[in-house]
Amino acid sequence: MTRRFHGQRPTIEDVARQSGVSRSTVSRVINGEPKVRAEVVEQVRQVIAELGYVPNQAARQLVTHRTNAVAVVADQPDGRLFLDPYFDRLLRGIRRELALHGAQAVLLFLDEPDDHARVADYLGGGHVDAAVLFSLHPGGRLHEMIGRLDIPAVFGGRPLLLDGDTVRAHAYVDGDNRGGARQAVRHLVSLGRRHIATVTGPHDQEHSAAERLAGYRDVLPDAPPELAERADYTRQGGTDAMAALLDRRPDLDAVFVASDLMAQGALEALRARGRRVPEDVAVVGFDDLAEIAEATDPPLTTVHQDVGEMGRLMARLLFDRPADLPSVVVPTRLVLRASA
Amino acid sequence: MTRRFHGQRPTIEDVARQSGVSRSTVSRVINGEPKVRAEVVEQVRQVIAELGYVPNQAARQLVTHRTNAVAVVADQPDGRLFLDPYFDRLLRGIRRELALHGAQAVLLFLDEPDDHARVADYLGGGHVDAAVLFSLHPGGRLHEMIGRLDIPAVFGGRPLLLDGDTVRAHAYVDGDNRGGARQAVRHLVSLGRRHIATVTGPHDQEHSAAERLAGYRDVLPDAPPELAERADYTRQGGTDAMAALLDRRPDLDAVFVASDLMAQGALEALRARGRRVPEDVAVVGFDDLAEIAEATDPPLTTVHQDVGEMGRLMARLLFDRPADLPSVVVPTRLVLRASA
DNA sequence: GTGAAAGCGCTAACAT
DNA sequence: ATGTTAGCGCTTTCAC
Repeated sequence: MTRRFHGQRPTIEDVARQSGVSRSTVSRVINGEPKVRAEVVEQVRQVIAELGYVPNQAARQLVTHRTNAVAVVADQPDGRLFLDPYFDRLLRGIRRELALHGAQAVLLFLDEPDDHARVADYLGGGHVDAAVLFSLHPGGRLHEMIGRLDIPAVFGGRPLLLDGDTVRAHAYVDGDNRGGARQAVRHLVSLGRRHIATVTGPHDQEHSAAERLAGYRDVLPDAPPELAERADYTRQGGTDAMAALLDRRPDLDAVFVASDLMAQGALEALRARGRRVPEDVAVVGFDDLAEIAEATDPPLTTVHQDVGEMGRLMARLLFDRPADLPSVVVPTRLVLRASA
Repeated sequence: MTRRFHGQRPTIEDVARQSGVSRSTVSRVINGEPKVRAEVVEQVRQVIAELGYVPNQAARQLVTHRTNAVAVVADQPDGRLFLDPYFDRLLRGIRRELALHGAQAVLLFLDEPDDHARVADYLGGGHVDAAVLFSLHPGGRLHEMIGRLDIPAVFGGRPLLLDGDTVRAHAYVDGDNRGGARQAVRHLVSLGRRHIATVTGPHDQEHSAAERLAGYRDVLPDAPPELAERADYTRQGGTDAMAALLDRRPDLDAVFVASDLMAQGALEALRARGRRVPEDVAVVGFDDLAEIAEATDPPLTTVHQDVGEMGRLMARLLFDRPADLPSVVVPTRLVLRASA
């Protein structure tokens, strides 16, 4: 940068001189330490206001080793993460919790190749006290990077790593994908459905998708493979997968779709084929994104995750991480609407 | 925060000792100063890598007064801004330009009341060199806040303020809303349309909406008021406004809709009334968001803004602001598709 | 081309 | 309750 950005601001020394006390006393006033005479506090505050003094964070940070800022790093190959209402809520939870601790959340993005080095420098350079990390690159560079930086970090969503050991190294917060899937499928069973299919996420790439499929299999260990169709967590993927399932098994009478977005697509495929929901085919989704689940026709019975709470937990783990419980899995519950 | 976050990291002193040179030399290597012997450079680099040394930004910042970080502050009352593909692209442009200058973009959100004080502290505390600001609160608190902090700032979108003078105080980058609207309406005129209506944004609240309406009036100064219907930049608003226009003026044969999202809604209203587009009614939108404009039926003729370029410009203004041109208006162009 | 020394603005013992 | 002192880790003259 060409310009000198910050003008000549007053320092703590200026305040001290103006108020006729020492730097230490001013520092005490600023940091709200008790042992200062009330009238001195008043006097110093006055001068601070007059001078428009603002403490230099760099100087403070140099000695305290603290910034009161926490980075939220999003490893997004494209705009996906950013446009995801799920992420929006997660971020809100994180910010809320950090605010409770007086910390500022700063969001960093990682999409171009050279972003990596810069973000690593930023994270390692002491700009922040800790980091919350979201990665859409399973086994990706983010995990590797954070391993070398020694700042406290927690992952949003269980990191799916090739190296099994490394998983342990990082704390994470995730929803109970497997348990939630079980709830969903058990519900369909309890409804008396006999041929329960599933539209899965990319279970070879995403941990959540693998777990949701595992939950389905937990309940239906004998379900034939042709009742499962893999999609990619997109709406169109849901439509295509549902169509494929109907082709293969016209007799199916229920489907567990591993995300609300895909379920929305699946409903379209069902309508296109003239199947009534839930009369002919019962549908259960996953995520409980209000924008989707309440807006579909019929409204979606789906597995709810308290995403805001997950965000809050991530932030909390940064502050007091229980020694023996580095990661947390948040429970889910089934929300009954009209689709099943 | 309870824990000491940063462990004992190597300092420049450690690197110096290990490599048998002075701190100064190490500093020179780090900062890529030319006057260091190549073999020394090599040697020092080696040690830095071994030790995993990362410069302490606080210390550096204390002397250089620079952070190489720029804040992007989004004043979003709810999730709106965050979920906006427009904003996504803007942010990309900003990040790209900042990266060119070796600066890191950090995104801050402002939605809860107490966020304000914390963000102000963050911005004023020297964590960043400058700030790019987006506000959905016209005349809002963000403008006021930034006025007191003396860091360079540029606004995304012309700030709409009650106090006319304050507008001058802040640089901004905006699209040529008025000019773009003129292009759109002139195109409809050139098509031979006689009764050209317009669906406007909330022109009493948003500068862009007011300008787009002004552009319409520039071309059609004599258009009767009943040919203009105000909406709120939402899709549903576009549908309702279009319906209202058709009720009032069944003879309209063209409409300039002040955003693609509203135009999408308008197309639905037209279809519902059995009007063919463009045969019966020609439609022109504004923004050229590919997700929308290319996906509608028929695809939308619309006013294109180079949003990425706008983002890049904002960042650039931070670095070298021309003394006499504090703000920039980016030209638009009409993209012809099938709707007009 | 490289080193020595000063100092950025602040906090944190340690005195008093 | 307040002042003195010593750094925090880095860049930057200024010598050599």
